[in-house]
Amino acid sequence: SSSCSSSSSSSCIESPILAKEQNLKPKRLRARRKHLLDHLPADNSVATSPKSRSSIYRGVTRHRWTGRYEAHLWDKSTWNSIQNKRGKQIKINVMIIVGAYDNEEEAARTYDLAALKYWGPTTLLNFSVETYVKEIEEMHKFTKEEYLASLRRRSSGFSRGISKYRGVARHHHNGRWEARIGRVCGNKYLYLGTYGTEEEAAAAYDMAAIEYRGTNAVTNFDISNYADKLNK
DNA sequence: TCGTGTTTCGTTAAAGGCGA
DNA sequence: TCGCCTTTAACGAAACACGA
Repeated sequence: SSSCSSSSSSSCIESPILAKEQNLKPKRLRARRKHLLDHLPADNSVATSPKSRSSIYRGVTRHRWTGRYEAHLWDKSTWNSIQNKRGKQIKINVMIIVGAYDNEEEAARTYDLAALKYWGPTTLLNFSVETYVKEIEEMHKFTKEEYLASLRRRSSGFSRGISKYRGVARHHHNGRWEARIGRVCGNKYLYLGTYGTEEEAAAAYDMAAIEYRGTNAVTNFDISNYADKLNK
């Protein structure tokens, strides 16, 4: 189906009930979907009761569509300023994804280790602090960022971004740089070609992003670099 | 009402497959 | 072998839930 040709796996879930909701406004749709999913039968492995959580462990969330577990940590020292609906400026914590796992307990252990590094042994953990004596010794050798990176590397989900540029990847056959952009031309993934250098591929991505998403598109290089081409 | 933690979903990278 | 397309799953951020 065309909905499944896009990258979003969520659109591939076959549910006649949810399919009916496609005419609703996004916010309403989300609320409705949540309501429906929350009230699926108890024997459904994916569903949770309205008040239950997706995992029994702290800092661990099960991805509804993929079934994998993600470990999340909030960095209280890195604040993000945003504006709320009334124009008042509010601050939110920055959420850090520590890793993605097939195993719930492994995700919980990873959350604990990250929490120990960030907030110390007094913080609330999933397992007792005695469980991590070895790891606590080990983590002193690293900065927060370094330790987090090592946890991510250990996760089964770690693999992203050989290229430092957005929209650029190594071609699996010839090793050339391939440029692509998603969700354009009627929800399809658009192939932009292969290039000898990362920079060329990155520029191709930028041009496509500007063309399809306008001047507010996120680009690899400054948008002014493309002013001449855009004028044409 | 606010702050913190959880959930959901859109976007993107990687990899596989197929045809020229 | 190369170019192109599709699928899968990770990443990132916004929205939401809930307790203080």
